Amino acid sequence: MQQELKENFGLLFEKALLDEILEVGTLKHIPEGVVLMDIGDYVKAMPLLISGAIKIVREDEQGDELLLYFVEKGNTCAMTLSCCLGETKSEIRALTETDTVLVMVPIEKMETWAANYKSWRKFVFESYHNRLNEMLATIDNIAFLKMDERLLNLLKEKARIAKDHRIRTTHQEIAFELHTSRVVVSRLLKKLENLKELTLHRNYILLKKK
Amino acid sequence: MQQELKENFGLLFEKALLDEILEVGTLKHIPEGVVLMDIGDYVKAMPLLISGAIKIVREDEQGDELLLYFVEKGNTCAMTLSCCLGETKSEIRALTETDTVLVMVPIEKMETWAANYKSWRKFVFESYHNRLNEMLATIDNIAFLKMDERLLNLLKEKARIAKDHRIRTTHQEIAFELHTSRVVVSRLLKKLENLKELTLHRNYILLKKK
DNA sequence: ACTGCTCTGTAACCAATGTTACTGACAGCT
DNA sequence: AGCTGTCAGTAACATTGGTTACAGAGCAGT
Repeated sequence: MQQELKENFGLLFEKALLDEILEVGTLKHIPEGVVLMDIGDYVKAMPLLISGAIKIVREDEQGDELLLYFVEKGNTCAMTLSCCLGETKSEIRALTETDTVLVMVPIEKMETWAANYKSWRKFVFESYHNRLNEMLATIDNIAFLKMDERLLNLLKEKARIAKDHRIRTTHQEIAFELHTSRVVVSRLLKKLENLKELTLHRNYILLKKK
Repeated sequence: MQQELKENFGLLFEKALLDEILEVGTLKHIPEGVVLMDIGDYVKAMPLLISGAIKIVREDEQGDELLLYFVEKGNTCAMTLSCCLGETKSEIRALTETDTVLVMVPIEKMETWAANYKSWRKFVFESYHNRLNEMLATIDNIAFLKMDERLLNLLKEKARIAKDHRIRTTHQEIAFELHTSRVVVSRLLKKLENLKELTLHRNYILLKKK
């Protein structure tokens, strides 16, 4: 665990803090598609991402879904932070988008670390900053872009995160993430294929590099 | 200023911190419709709201607008916070929705206060928490609701904030805030009037109490 | 009263997205 | 090969929201 922590958080945290994290943190390997936290859950630990990506999803009362953003290595989920500190229920669902390695830190430490380590405060504030900006980007996408642009953005993001232009997914999954219907996704994907942005296959989409 | 601070932040902050705020903060009265911060600005001071409300607005490259949320008394703008700490440019515009009283605090103090005062840390974290939740609510509105529901929600929010069922605004203004066109707003308002949710007048809308 | 400005109402039309329904393609299994 | 379930393609249609264009209402200034 020491190795992984140092590589990803060594530049962020001072030595003493890294030691404390090593002491109380637990390293976990989690496969793709596992729900780490669901809506209504109380949060007891905070994840520090070593590798992989976590997908953060919102759901309304009717069960309609919407992808908010992805969390990547060197980051943490500020929503979780937020829930920890407020001791409120989670408003969102977090699940692994790819295979993921992370260190879980019990939330009791958060307040003492915030008091004692400047680097921890910086990290927490930066996480919030990043998350707010991700939320802004999400709002921009939903409010200002048409569905075909949102679709293309999502595919590019997925390719970047998985480091693979071959995106393994179904039209239905994408439809959930964009909060639209499968038929609409199929229609727009076909349009994008005609525009030579990608090629369609069963269970995967091949994004053109450009 | 002491009076105002105590009333709105007295329960939040410990005595020593209140004293420090009194020392470096400046009290300001600002009329409705003033831009406090614009997109691209660097932020040098943080506002603590005593009374009134601030409207936070997003704009894309084409100049299309969208209302994000309102900040009310006892709160601060976490976006501003976020910008202060990151020393990045503002991504949003903040303007007074009503006449507003606030205390401006220079950002240099933020880091020392975060180190020395538990109540300040709590306040900052709670602000972030609130802002993230506002953003979530905004996303819910945009993503899951139809325009007529968004319109009605906006009107209710405006009435609540101004403490007045008589909402002084034009259809064009509402159109900007919801990122739609004036014609659409007029159309939907007329529909809501027929449904007895409100009555329409020149330069104001009277929302039914219920 | 006349002028000019802003705000609102409305019609007619268009574009984007959502819905329903049906079809065939493909993969896994026996 | 034949069966079954999932996935993708497509048509036809409905709804929502966006656009253009124009007319009239209200208000202020002269």
